[in-house]
Amino acid sequence: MKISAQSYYGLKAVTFLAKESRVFSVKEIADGERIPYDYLEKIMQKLTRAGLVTSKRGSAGGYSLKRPSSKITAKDILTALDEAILPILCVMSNKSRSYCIMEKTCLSKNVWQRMQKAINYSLNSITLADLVYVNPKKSKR
Amino acid sequence: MKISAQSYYGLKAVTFLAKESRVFSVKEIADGERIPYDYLEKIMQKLTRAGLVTSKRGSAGGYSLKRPSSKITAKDILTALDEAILPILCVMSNKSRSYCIMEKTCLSKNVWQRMQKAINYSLNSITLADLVYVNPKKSKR
DNA sequence: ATTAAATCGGACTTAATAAATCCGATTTTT
DNA sequence: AAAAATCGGATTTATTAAGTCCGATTTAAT
Repeated sequence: MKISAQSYYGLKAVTFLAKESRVFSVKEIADGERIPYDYLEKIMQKLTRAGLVTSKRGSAGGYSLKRPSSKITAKDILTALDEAILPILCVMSNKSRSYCIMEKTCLSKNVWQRMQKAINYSLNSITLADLVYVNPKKSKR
Repeated sequence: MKISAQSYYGLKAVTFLAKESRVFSVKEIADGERIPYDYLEKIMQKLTRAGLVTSKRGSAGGYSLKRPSSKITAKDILTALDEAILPILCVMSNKSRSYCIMEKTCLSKNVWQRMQKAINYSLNSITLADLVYVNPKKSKR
């Protein structure tokens, strides 16, 4: 199993935005979070299309969160970028890839389903606000 | 995110073994679960080295579970095959890949950690016995 | 008006690695 | 001795993610 760089970068970018509610250019984010500029550009566009951030074009343009950080979950970000959190043939809704013939009798499928549920539950419960307004005992920087 | 074919096949193979406690050849498993023979051979060897199945060489040889199916978890299988359930740089114990410089201040790291926990908890709670002796009424969810 | 600084979209290239295959050696049963 | 297995290492192939590039468009500031 593996988390894509897109999710990894994307979540970083979006928490960066969540720290201050203003417009940030891709350059600012890329520098701040050390993400390859061109790649991040693509990621931000994806997030825009998914309705999670808004873009402002032209000079002095950039990106900002579309909703308050408390209304955006980690799950929102990851599904926007990776489209399937757990792309296992028999669990996926999108059956684009080779379809499992044994689906009906497959015992191990239960594992993927339960795992899927656990992941969804976990990710749905984390908002960007949770990440940014972190427990102050830990650090105040 | 993605589950490797190895985990996918491996779990299938091992649930296959769990259904009957005798020795199965790779050929039997491969045919039964429709897994590429040569590839499955490798997977079984990995599981053997991990101490989850035992192999018997020579004619009439094959593989069987090393422990009772109630003592082997889905987590056991997946970690044996994929070595890291969630290979995210900042969460991985093995820092072989490019190391995250911002580890200390990284906010999004919390997501990966929580997710990791949720996955581990889920997978640890599923034994092969659970999968094989499935509740006939399917009321247990 | 012109220029500079952005996003946008699509095409392309590169790199990584998973997936699959192949082969010869060894072990064990019949 | 032959047949049926596992074993282990090397190799090949395929997939796709990751990253790059370029030209078009939009917008703000000078």
